[in-house]
Amino acid sequence: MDPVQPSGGGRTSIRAVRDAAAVSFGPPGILLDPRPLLAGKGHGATQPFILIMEAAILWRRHAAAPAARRVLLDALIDAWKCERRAAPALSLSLKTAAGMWGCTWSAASSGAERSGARRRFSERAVCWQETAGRAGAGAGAFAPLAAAARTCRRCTPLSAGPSPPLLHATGAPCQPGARRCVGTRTFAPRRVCKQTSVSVWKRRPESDEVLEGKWLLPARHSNNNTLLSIRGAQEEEPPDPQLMRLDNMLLAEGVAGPEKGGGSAAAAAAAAATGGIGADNSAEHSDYRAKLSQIRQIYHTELEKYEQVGRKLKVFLILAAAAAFETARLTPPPPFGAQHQLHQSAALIQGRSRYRRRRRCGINAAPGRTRPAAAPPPGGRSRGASAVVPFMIVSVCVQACNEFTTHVMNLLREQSRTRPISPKEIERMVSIIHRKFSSIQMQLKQSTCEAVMILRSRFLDARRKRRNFNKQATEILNEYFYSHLSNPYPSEEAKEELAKKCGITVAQVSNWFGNKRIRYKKNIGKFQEEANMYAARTAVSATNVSAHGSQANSPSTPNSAGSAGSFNMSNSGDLFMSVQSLNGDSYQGGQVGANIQSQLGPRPSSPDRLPQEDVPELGGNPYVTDGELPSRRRPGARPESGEAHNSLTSNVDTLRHVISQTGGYSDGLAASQMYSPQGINTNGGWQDAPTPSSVTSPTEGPGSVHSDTSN
DNA sequence: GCGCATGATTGCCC
DNA sequence: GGGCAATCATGCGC
Repeated sequence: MDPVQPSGGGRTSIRAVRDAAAVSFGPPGILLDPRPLLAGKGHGATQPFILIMEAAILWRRHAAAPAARRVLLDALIDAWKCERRAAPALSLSLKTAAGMWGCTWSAASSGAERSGARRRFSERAVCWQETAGRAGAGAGAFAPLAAAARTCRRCTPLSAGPSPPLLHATGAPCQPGARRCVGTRTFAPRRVCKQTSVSVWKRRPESDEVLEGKWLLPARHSNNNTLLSIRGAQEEEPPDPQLMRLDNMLLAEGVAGPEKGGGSAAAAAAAAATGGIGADNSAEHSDYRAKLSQIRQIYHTELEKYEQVGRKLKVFLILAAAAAFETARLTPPPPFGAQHQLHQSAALIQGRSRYRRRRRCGINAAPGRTRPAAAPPPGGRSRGASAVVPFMIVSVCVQACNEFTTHVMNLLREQSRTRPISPKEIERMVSIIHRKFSSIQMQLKQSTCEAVMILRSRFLDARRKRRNFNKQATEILNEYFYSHLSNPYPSEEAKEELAKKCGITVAQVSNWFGNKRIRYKKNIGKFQEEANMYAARTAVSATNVSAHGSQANSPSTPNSAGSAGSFNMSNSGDLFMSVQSLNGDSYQGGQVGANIQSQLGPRPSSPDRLPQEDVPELGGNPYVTDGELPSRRRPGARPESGEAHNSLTSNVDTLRHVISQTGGYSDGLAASQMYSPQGINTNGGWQDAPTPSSVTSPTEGPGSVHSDTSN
């Protein structure tokens, strides 16, 4: 998970800031990243994170449905637009999501989206940079996310308390109190589910099927209410969307619900989503599974504690209610003091505010009673530094709740001996305790989700898990690179083909070529040997093609079948090198080195950007041109039809003649820049050099197409 | 453990 | 919208 990382020397390193704030917490083996929580002070701070988790699950689920993913992306972008005004860091979350999805944001989107996203992310990066600069390392740098959490959550306010006005994508406020925004599209998950008929929401436990023992939330997730009819706030409140999301996520991740092989399914899904992580990473999978299993175990352990406490309290309350009913028939109304003790208990639960009000009103307080240490802090994790230790704080809260419940039960039991306790009182107490428990339960679920998502993001973090391409893939890429040395800018089609052959993504191909060009240009000497090797290989391949073409007279066999990873050299743009390599007379290492060197240079489109010392020496190379330098050929651009070639060796002519005679490559190899003098200009750029018309291929007509783009 | 290799990321450029 | 240059961060051989 690595959302924003400004690069470049001297710049503020957001990564460093965040890493400085990132600490490992929780049980051994589980890394609980506090960064999402550092975004804010309360539950709301994790809202974007949770929403993104939802999206991540859907994204993975729709791995085989590009259209669904597209819809998801659209909606995410809409969500971003909807919230960006008040949530400058939400884009960070989106990019984080992309990381969770096993792809980069760039790879996830494309075209205008990608461009726009990049631009927006850049803006956000600046925002973050400034924020970090002001706040320094630590939680302050994450303040923008807190704002995001409090704003339009897809027009479904999730944060407790009054929500600020929701904003449409246009920036106009939503309807007051609206739970859905009519001004923007519905948030992705629901849309995707609807449009793809794959509904994650349907998996929500309508009953207690999965979330067994969730008596804590009878009005929300279960019809199995306690014997005492728990009315009041819970029944009046609509289902908590956040809790629903958490449940869905836990189910989808295999944490809640039946055991799914210790998370192996999730791991497999994650691997499938990444595409690049395959069977050779079984060790990582096992590691992932182990940690996921650990999270699952902790989750269920904590949940079991809830259940135990709940069962105890439930049984007790049943008995208390029965006793109260019986006592009410037989005894007179209780003295006020006895009632007050219960009120005090309620005050303990509710932070004593009501109790204090009663004291101010002259109501007797129980003397000498101190606040039980077991009383959980209102607001749970929102208190202090404990917010960064999700599982730990939840565990503590569970224990506290347990003790507190015992305390309340003892108190009720004691009171029931001296006075009748009305069912209403019990009901009220139960309601209070339920609320307390449900908030802690939500914490548990939230923490579990966070732990799982962090685990997943780390597991899927391509950068962390960088693997060198296999040898075959590297050879294929190198083969292409050196065979198109004069213009090593593969077209989109070529990239796709290369990606397919290498088993990598197009983006990786682009990265590879980008890196290769730069590094090659920077250190030509180092690559000479490699260049020579591939040139020789290419030449052999071309010879084979030629021979094969002569025999079969088939132009459709440009691929050298015998060479693993061989590329379609019929379109090779720099075959002249190969030919030279075959020719012991004209091809010498130094000369080729000079050739190579001559073909490299700075970006022609901006020659002034390259320092002079980077300009390679050009002497001694017959292919070097020092003429006017056109701009670097843009990807996919075709060379001028009249592009000529430079001087040739007689061997080249011979070979070319042979190939030409086969008739197989009239618009392929022969028409390609077999003798391409495309070279390095004096500024070091890859470019086409003017070639005397005398050496232009006789078969090369005005419509000839550069081979580089036709692969 | 060190240094180099290398894939990925980022800001900027045109 | 793609590429360059700088940089990061991991892999890997020694």
